[in-house]
Formats: sequence, C-alpha cells, structure tokens
Amino acid sequence: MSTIKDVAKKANVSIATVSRVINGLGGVKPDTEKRILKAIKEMNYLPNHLARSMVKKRTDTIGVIVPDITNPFFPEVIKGIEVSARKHGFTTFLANSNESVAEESRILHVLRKRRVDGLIVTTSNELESPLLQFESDEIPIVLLDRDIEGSSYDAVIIDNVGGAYAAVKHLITEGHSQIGLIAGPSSVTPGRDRTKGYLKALKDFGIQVNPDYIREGDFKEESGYRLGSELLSMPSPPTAIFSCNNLMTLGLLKYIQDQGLRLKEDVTVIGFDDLDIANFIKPPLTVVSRPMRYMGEVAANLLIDRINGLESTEPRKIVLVPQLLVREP
Amino acid sequence: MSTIKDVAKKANVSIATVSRVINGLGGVKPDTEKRILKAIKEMNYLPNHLARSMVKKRTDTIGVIVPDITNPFFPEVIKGIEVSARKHGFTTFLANSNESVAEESRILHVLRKRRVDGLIVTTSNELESPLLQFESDEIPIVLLDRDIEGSSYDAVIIDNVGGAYAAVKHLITEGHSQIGLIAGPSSVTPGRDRTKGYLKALKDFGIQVNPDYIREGDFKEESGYRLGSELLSMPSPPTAIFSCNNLMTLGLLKYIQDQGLRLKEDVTVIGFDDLDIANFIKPPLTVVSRPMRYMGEVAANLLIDRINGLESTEPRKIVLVPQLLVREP
DNA sequence: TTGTAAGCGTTATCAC
DNA sequence: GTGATAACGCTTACAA
Repeated sequence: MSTIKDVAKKANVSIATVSRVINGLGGVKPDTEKRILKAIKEMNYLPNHLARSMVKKRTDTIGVIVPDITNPFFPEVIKGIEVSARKHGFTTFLANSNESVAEESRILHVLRKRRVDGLIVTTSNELESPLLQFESDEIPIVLLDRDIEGSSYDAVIIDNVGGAYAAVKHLITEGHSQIGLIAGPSSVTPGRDRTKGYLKALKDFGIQVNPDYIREGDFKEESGYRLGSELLSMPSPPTAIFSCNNLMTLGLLKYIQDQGLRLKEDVTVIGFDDLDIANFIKPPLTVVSRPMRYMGEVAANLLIDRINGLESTEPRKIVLVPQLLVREP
Repeated sequence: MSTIKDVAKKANVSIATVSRVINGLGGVKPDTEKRILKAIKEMNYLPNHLARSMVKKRTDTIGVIVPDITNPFFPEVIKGIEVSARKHGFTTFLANSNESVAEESRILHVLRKRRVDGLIVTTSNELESPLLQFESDEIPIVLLDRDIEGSSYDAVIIDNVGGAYAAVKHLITEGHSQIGLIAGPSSVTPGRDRTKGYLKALKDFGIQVNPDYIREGDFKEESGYRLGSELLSMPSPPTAIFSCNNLMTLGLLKYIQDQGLRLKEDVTVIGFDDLDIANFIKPPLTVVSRPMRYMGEVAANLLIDRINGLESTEPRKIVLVPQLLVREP
C-alpha cells in the first residue's frame, strides 16, 4: 500500500504539498496539483485515516451500542443515525450488547481505545450502567430510548408514560376493566414509564389495580409468551392485555394463537411498538408507534453538536411523542 | 486523556517497559509491574488503539457491508459475525449500502482508508460490484450470500437452486401447475439461482413455463406487493406463487390480505426465508429457511483465516443447505 | 507556492 | 530487566 511519501516522490514534491491537495487546502499551483493527482491515481493511493486521526486527535467516528440488533426497532434507528452521521462526515462503529451489562462494558472499553469521537447508546441497564463510571466530560454521549435518571448525558427518548396511557385508556374506553400488563424490565426507563402510564390510566378511570395482572418481562419474545400464558391461565384472567414492546407482543400473540384463543373475543391486545404482523392478524392489532428513524437522526445530531464543540450547557433531553395507531376495522 | 508517556513518568520507568506490561510480554520485575499497573489504574489510562494499529500495520477490525439492515435476515447474520469476530479479538465496522452500488462503493472507500484488515460483504450488484475493481490480493474479502461469479473471493452462500426447487416441487406435489414466481433481481446470485430452481422444478415435472408468470422484484416489500397484484390480476392467474425472499413475501401477503383473498383456497404461497408472520396467518406459511447466524460465523471464520495469513489456496466457496419448513397444519 | 521538521502515541530493535 | 530511539503515515506551523 502506497503512502503519501511515495506519491510525493513520484510527483516530485514534498509530502506537505501532497497533503495540501488531498485536503483541498488550496494554495497549490494548478500544474503541481495536476501532477500530484495523477500520481495519486496511478499509485492507487488511499490516505491512511489512522495516521490522520492521530495527529488531528479526532477519528470522525461515532460508536453506537444497541441492546438487541434483532429487534426491528433498532435497525430503523440505526438507519437514521447513519443518514445523519454520513451527512456530517462520520462513520459509525455499531455494536450489540445483547442486553448484557458486561458486554456493554466490554464494548465501551473497545470503542474508547479506538478513540471514537462520541457515543450513542441504549444502555442495557440504567441502574448499573457502565456509563455511570464515566467522567461525564471525557467524551460526548447521547442516550437513546433509555435515559439514565440524574445523568448529565443528552438523551432522545419517547413519552412512554403518555404512550402507555393512551393505549390503556383506549382499552378502558372499549369497556375493559380487567387489563393485564406485560411490563418491560424495571431496570430501564421505557420499562418503568410504560408501567407508570398503565397505572395512571387505571387510576384516572377509577379502576382498581390488580397486582396479579402485572408481570415483568425482559423485552424478548420468550417472556411475552410465558407471561401471556401466566396471565391467561389465571382463574379470572384479564380481558385485555397491554404488552410493553414489539417482541413481547409477538410472543404473546403466539401464545394466544397456540391456545386457539380468538383476539378480541377472548382477549384484546395492544402493543407498544408496531409489528409486521399487526396488519395480518384478525382483527388487526392496535399499537403505539413511534418515529424510529427520526429518533436516530436526532440522536446523531445532538451528538455531533457536542463533538463539534457545543459546550456544556444543560443536558438536553429530547422527548418525542408516540402515536396510538388504532387499527380496529 | 493520558498517554503511555504519562504512565511511564508516574511509574518512573521508560515507555518501553510500560508497553511490555500492557501487552503482557513478560520480562518485567514483579515490583516494577505492580508500580506500572497502579499508575495505569490511577490515571485511568487507556492505550490508544490507533497508534498501536499504525505500527503493527493491523487494526484488528473487519468491515461488514450489508445491503439492507432492516431485512431481518441480516441482523441475524451480523450477530453470527460478531460472535466469531469477538472470539478472535476483532471489532467490526458495520455499514448499510441500501442495495446501492454507489453507496457500497463509498463505504468501501471509507473502510479501506481506515485500514480494516478484511471485509465481509453482501454486494448490492454482482455484475457491477465495486469489488470487481479491486486487486484481489489487496485485502482479504469474503462474500456473503451473494457470490460474484468468476471472482477469486471466498464466499459463503446457500444452495439457492436446491431450496427453490424444493419449494416449487412441494407446490407441484400439492397439485399446482400454474405457479407464479416473484423473482429476485437477476443482478445477484440468489436472485438468479432461485429462478433457476423454479425453472428446473417445472421442467422436471413436465410443466410448461409461462413467461407471464415470472416477475422480477428487488427483494423489497413494495415489489412483492406490486408483483403480487400483477400476477393475481391476470385473466388466468397462477394458483400458487413462490416468492423469492422474506420481504417480497410480506408484500405479497399484504396484497392478498388487502384484496380479501384467502390463502390456500384462492392462492397458495411459499416464500424463501422465514418470516415472523409465517406462524400467524391461516394456514401457516411454508417457507425455505436457512441457518442465518451460522452463515455469519462461517464467513467471519473464513475471513479471519485469511487475515491470519492463510495463503492463496483456491477461493473457498462454502455452500450451506437450506431447509423446507412445511407448515401445513 | 513549496519545503522542513516537529509532533501524534504506540511497538520493536537494539544496546546497556 | 530496562531504556533509547527509530519507525508507522499523516498534519501543521514555520521558513524559505
């Protein structure tokens, strides 16, 4: 692989001049420039970004850590991040923590050794997040979807309380009063807040909370299936269930299907986050949906702001609003 | 951010000695080592991987280019790649080309500037792939899912002909002879080969090919919907359709649903690649399925072999076998 | 308009 | 055991 030195030699100039044309700094005689460009092409020269990063103390890279890349929510978010990153000349390091704190910690370590300019992370566990051990000023970080309470990081989140409230209110309006909850893990905001929204709706409409109707899952499909089974096997099962994320909803629907139960007639379901299958099942599924790609773009923009020197004003917490997608026929 | 120099100063040794303990090279007095370790911890020192990469001429990074990260096939593959990469001490740069040759080319450029040690790529278009312009010896490359015919790159692919053949044969066995095809783009092997399998099955069972029954899509949902509509609006529509990937199948099913058609009774469908919804629709969907995560692992292993100096034996083409998942009740 | 040379933070090769 | 020091391939004053 040829270097700037080789190019310089071939074009009969100094490496400084080559550097000038590579970076389009101007102040180079057109003639020389042409010669250099020709040499570059002929040698198939590609600047070494590592070397550049070393002297500039900047890698033009942002690290992205998501907890579950197979949850369709994240690929959409990632797309948004990439669009925005690319627009500003950044490349992304994407990693998957698998909802594991240990893994998240390992990834963080790797990315910092590689001197990413900033991080976008959906932490696996707010309460024991590896991010807590950071000097917050070390490197810009934007939290995505899951805030860390009391942290000074920027964050892009959703009004989970509001979204859940709307969903449960909808169920109540339809006449349900025995409403089960397949909750997310209480270790992360979306888990906690969606439960809050559920409780608030019940309270506002004067429905007594039945603790047996509340089951905590882990945002994965299996837990939706299992908790659905628990809820629906109760002596007096709920007539409706609000499931707190797409994957758990999927599990729940599978259970319902396996048992030969009928949606709506036997049990009504509403889920947080849209699903491919929502349109296929009969009746179609009403869900709380949110602007995934946009969340990614916003997160990237916040981060790039910081990287480009926006100094420590207050942490910015951007709260986006989800939408109830009513699909009753 | 502290450097090896700072640590050396604090521990009262030379940077060479610090480097020794960082890299566990031994030959350092236990006493000195302890002092150095202490300094490292106190200063929160993190080795600069960029600097290391420069002198070692190796980044321990592999670039991964996929054409559509929102196609659930790829996140699974990526997971496999990551597992294997991590096991061998590599980090991955993941990028999404969006089925665009131009974008793929751009990404390739970026990744090469960053001196990734190797690449795993699912090219957006075999015939005009940017990979074709490479000196094949420049950097190890493993093709995933989409081979480039005549190339000398290693590849991990699926027996697409066989998978498609099994699917169509299944339809024929069930009594269909008017079988439509929603094909993949002919610019990539999976597209072409699945069509080949379709044609072979028809031929083997003595069914005449109706060119009007063959429509080429782009592996995206919208094309499945559109082509489904075209096929099913024909004066004499097919009684069964084989759809060549998950997303197009999804689109096709949506069309069928929108039109109020009944699966099996009005039209039978088989898809290549499994789908979440396959188990939900009635009757459940039979599909051709394949070991996604394993494909990723194998690809990463092939690549790492090369990176670690496996010299140019023949290109290795690994062909994995898909499975027909019959879901008739 | 162009060149010289001092870094950037490591690893690796010699000496001592 | 340990320390100097020359790379690695760039950018960027500062000179010329």
